[in-house]
Amino acid sequence: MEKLLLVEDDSALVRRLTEYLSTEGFHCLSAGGQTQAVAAIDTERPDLALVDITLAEGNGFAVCAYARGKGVPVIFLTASGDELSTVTGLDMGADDYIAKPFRPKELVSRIRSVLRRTSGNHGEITLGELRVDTGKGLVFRGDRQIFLSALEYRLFMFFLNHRGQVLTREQLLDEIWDSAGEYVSDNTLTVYIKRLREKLEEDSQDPRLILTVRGIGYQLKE
Amino acid sequence: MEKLLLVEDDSALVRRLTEYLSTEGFHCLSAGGQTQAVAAIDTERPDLALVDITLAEGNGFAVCAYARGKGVPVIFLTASGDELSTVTGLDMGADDYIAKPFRPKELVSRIRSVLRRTSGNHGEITLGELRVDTGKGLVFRGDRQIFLSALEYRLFMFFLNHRGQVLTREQLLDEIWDSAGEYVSDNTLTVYIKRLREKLEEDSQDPRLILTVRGIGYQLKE
DNA sequence: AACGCTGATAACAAAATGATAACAGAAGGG
DNA sequence: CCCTTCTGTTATCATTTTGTTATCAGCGTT
Repeated sequence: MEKLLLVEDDSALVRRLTEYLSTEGFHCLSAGGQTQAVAAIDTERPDLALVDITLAEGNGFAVCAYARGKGVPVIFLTASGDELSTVTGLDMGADDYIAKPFRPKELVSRIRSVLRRTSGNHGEITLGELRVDTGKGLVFRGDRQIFLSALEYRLFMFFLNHRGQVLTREQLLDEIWDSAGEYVSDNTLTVYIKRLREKLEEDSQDPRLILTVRGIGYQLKE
Repeated sequence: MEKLLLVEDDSALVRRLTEYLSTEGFHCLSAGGQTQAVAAIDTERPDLALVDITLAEGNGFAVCAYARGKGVPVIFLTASGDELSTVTGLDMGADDYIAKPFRPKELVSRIRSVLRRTSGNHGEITLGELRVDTGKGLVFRGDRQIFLSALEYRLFMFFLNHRGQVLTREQLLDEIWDSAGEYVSDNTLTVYIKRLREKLEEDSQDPRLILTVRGIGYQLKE
């Protein structure tokens, strides 16, 4: 499980983020100021730091520089309209930034994106005879590579990050297709499930991996 | 059925939203100002509050803070371009926000998403040899999974949330079937009870789990 | 014991849901 | 520009769920 460090002094926000991010499968630490943040980067070696630039104690940029020095990727949290900060933030080497207010879903998507980009060969998930190299974005069955399209991969990753959980069709549509507020046909999901099954299942007629939960959605077998 | 509180002083909008949201299976209350809103949060305990920040009477942020204090999640309705408000809104602990004008479908999607996130009874209930993972939405007896249909699951969850309580047939029919104001035959409940017993009971002929309380209704044994 | 009431059961019809195949436009590479 | 792949749609089909009806069984009362 990826370890995130929240560098943020608004404790209410920290609490909510921690809660939400843990449901998304992350492990969260927090630091309220620069001193704590630096200590946490050293001792905890997080996979990613989320840094609020408007820290009361210390300076977000300094934290960012330190984290980068230690090879920890950074996403900046900025107050919206605070353009100077975002520019400087990216110049400082932040891997991404997100303006408040952000939708939690969007934050998660950015986090995953940065982790994918930076974590190199970090993770490898095995599921039966399937093997997923989350760093490189490759999927294998045995030693034969399986080629998934971008959306197929995204959908499959969402299942992987929620193994065992019954995911509603709505939730999946939201997650994979509703990023831009565009709505796609309900059947699109059905079709993608079929395509995934055809590529991933032993026998797509008799799915053992992605199970249908009628009236609700689908579930990736653990 | 989830109870939503609309805190909005544009009565035409309230009317349209109420109408639309009820077709989507929500129950709507409304409050035109801060005073009403606070009262409604106390007395009605809604599952979610939709708060317009540009209230004439009172202040949307105050309502939000109060709601959060009572554990009621909040979605902000903001006039578009009203950036300052949205920033402060999320800092205040709103769970999401949506800018006017919004598409009703998008609103519903946000509502569902927040409800999913917050109502996360990510717990596990054990009842004799039955085990229910309410987070994942799965039911097991021993280590064998039991597959319930959507309505069967809903009915069972209602029993679980009211363990030991004698529930009248009327109450159950209301809760599970009367979401759209459609009435179903009285016997429908009886049939569903039978189906649940067949799937959940050791011996459905001799129910130990879901007991019949003759003349009144049913009761889930604790 | 006979009746009436309530709930149980079985069998059935209808509606909803998901699976599938075939297709068309979009995007991208050469 | 052509070709391929990706993406999303429509139409059709199969299955399961859902709700009804009809009949049956048990209990309490008279």
